[in-house]
Amino acid sequence: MKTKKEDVVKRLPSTRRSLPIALMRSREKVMGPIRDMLKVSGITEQQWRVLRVLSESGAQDLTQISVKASLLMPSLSRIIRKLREEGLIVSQTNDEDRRRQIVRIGTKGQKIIDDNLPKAMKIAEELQQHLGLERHEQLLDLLETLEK
Amino acid sequence: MKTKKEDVVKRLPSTRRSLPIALMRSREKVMGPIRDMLKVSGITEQQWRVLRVLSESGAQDLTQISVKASLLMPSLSRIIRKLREEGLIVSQTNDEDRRRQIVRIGTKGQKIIDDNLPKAMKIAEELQQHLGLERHEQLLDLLETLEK
DNA sequence: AAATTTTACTTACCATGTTAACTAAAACGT
DNA sequence: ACGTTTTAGTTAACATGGTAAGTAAAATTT
Repeated sequence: MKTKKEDVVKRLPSTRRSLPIALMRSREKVMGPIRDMLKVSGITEQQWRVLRVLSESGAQDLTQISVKASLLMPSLSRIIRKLREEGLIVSQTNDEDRRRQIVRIGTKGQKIIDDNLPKAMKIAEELQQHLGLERHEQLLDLLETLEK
Repeated sequence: MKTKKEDVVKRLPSTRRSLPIALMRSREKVMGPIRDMLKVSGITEQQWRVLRVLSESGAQDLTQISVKASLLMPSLSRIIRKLREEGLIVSQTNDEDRRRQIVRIGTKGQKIIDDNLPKAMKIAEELQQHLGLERHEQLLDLLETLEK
């Protein structure tokens, strides 16, 4: 017998009550429908986030995008290259600071936003209804607490 | 002027109140200390999860591990190969069903668990205290609701 | 102004996430 | 038994996550 009951004083929470794992599983569940939606347009969840940031906040540099879209610079750097190759965005180096690359969304990229925004909103609403408005807010508040 | 106030009827939640993004950010925050801990032992968060499952639930096949560790089979397949190469686990094909591969943790793998378990527990406890027991439970409950 | 430090990326490397296709063995149907 | 379907796992291909190192330009120091 490897572990006697008397020996077991403390344990890590079982995976079902482990916060890191719970967060991961929840995120997968929540992202499922969104990924399905985006698959039709041939872009990934992260590329969608970048396009959304550009569409909502206008032209900006990579550092600003990385903060708003929660992407690390190395990932973002690749994503931007890909989106530019696909013709969804346009970028130009800033004249005042030639290290900076100012990116803006292109017509083709905006079309993807326009095509998917209604469905994305519907998915977000359904999720909110599934939880109920109150619990939805509560959940967001609790998650915000974790950030600090 | 691109968007007039009158035109804006509905919007996607801002990233700060977007559940998918909030879940992602929270997870990053929560995993930070755990990743730091594991870096010393030279294993990843996912490898740690696999070792934990094997340590807690004993020898089992890949399908069982994938459920408990929340890993997709292709990822798990690679992870198992790596762990076997590193000598942290041992595996043998099942005699009754030769498709199945039964994996168990090795001495070296168990040592990593033993070395890190106290610190992992401490991290989990601190996280729980940061939120407060009640809110911690509440958060887990809300996340569980999302699963269904 | 020249040297140093900081900033804004970029590249490289390795591991995982995700979907799809593939293999081999077991289970099923007739 | 034989063909079909299902199951368990692997492999492939592409994208991202994450850490570290590299590069070029701007800001600071001396």
